[in-house]
Formats: sequence, structure tokens, C-alpha cells
Amino acid sequence: MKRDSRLSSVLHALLHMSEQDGPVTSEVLADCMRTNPVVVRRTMGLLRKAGYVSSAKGHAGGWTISCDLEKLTLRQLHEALGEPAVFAIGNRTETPDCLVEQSVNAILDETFAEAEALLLNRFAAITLADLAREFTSRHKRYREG
Amino acid sequence: MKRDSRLSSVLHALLHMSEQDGPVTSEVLADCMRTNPVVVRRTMGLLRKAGYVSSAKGHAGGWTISCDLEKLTLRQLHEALGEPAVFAIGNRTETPDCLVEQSVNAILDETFAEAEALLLNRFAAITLADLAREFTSRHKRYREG
DNA sequence: TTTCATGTAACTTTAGATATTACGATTCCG
DNA sequence: CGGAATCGTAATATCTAAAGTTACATGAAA
Repeated sequence: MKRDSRLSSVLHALLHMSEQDGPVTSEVLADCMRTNPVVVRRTMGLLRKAGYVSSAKGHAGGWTISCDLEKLTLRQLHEALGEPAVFAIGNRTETPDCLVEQSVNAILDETFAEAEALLLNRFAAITLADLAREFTSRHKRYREG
Repeated sequence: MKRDSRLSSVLHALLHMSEQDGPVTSEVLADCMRTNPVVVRRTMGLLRKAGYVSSAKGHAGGWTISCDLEKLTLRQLHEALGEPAVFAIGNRTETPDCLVEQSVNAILDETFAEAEALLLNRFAAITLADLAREFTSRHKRYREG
């Protein structure tokens, strides 16, 4: 399976936007993320629907953050992206007739659910502002050698 | 992405084998798992390399469990399968030049690593014998209505 | 009214899992 | 021995979901 990298993408985009005064165009974001403007619009469009960014057409148009980065969490972004499947491992059949397979599914489902809950809780505890601070300190270390 | 369902498959296969006296052929396993005998051989072959099952050719050949199910854990099976990627979500680029993306990757990697560690610890705590008992009680409930 | 943007549908490409085909090697039975 | 049963495995095809691309419509600003 190809991995879904949209969460990673939007984090990258939001941080770049947060360092910018005016709106940032899809083309600029696409360039810095080495992808296509249409892909950027598609993905950022989901964040717009959730109210985290806004977009403007025409001259001096582009994307702008429209929420408080101290309050925006990775979990909210994951939800805005439609809560894509977290795991690349799963059951062969979701509703098997075979009782053996039902037992296997039951145990695996329970285990994956626990791990997913942990992940989502961690996501809920990380704000974009946290990420911005992590970047600032990384950038400082980089400048200092 | 298509999810990797081999762990689920081998658990299913091993439980069926454990209820059988003699060896079980790839064809029988394939039938009950609704897949192809070649797929069964390919996957079971990995367990054979790890020493958990053995295979015999010719008449009355097939697959046999060659370890103690009380000691065989889901984690060992996951390892025998080559430790496939656990997550369907990931970084856009693994070694980005962009410092912003490096920060994003660092935080995501850390978070995914925690969730993966939890999952693997849970896997290490579940034996095939546990699964067999879960099946027995499920089967009992089923027979009783 | 031209240019710069987004919005979005339709289609193509790509990566990875799974399935299939084909054939070789080995073992057992008669 | 000869044939059927069975695994071993390489090569190829299929399927699925993510990502990329093309095309064109819409709207805003100079």
C-alpha cells in the first residue's frame, strides 16, 4: 500500500504559511513540498471545510491560516482529512463466517484499537504551535552549526 | 493502500492446523481462507524459515506446527513475516532538506514509534494458545446459542 | 479585459499486496 | 518403476488506494 502522507503534507504547509505575512499560493506550497498545485488545493480544501484555513482567488490570492495555532492539534487535522486508516496491517475479512477467523479478528481488532487510541491521544496533545516551536529550536541549532 | 493481512492469515491457518491431527495441505488451508494455495505456501514458507512450522512433500504431506503454541507470540509471527510496515500514514519524504519538514518528520516519527512500541508489546503478550482458548470459548458460546 | 488564482472533475500513474500460471522437485503408493 | 500428491518458487498479472496530471470553469484584482 502506498502510505497516506497528507497529514505530514498539511503540517509542512501550515508551518510555512505561519511564517508568511500574506496568503501563500498553491503553487508556492507545491514547489516547497515538491508536488502539484492541484494536490495542494485538494488537500487544503479539506482543511478549509473544517475552518482551519481560508482561500482567496485572483491576484494576491492564496491560502491563509484562519485559526489559533495554539489550539489546532494534529488530531483535528487527522479528522479534517477524513480520519484515514491508521494501520497498514489488518484482517483478511471484516465479517467472516468462520468462527476461528472471528476470534482472530476480535483479538487483532482490540489490539489495533488500543494502539490507535494511544496514537490519537498523542495527536490530540500536539498543537501546531508546539510544532512551530520545535522548528524554531531546530532552526536555531542549525544556524549555530 | 491495500492492507497487509498476512498476520491475520497465518493466525487463522495455525489455529486450524492446531485442531488437526496430521499435516494440513496448502489447498485445504487455501480453501478455508478463501485464497490460493500458492499464497499459502509463500506465507507459510516464512514461518517455516523461522522454525514455527514444517512442511512435507508428497502423499500425506502438508503443513505441521513444530513449536509450542504456549510460547509462540503474535510478535514472533510479525517478525517472521519480515516486520511489515505497521502504519498506513507516514512522512512525505524520509530525508527532507527542508528544516520545516524535518521538524514535522521528527514529531510524527516519535509519535508513531510510541504507538508501534505499544502494539508490539501487546503482540508479545498474546500467544497462539491464548488465541486458541479465545476460540474455544467463542465456539462454546456459539454452540449454546 | 487580461492575468492570477482557486475549484473540481476526469483521467493517468505508481506502489504494494495479492492472485495466478507454470513448471520443477520430492515423496508415497501400487 | 510410473503416476499422483504435494511443496517450492519464479514470473506475471490483477487489484486497490494514493498521488499526480490535464483540462477547464469560476472569481477577483490590476
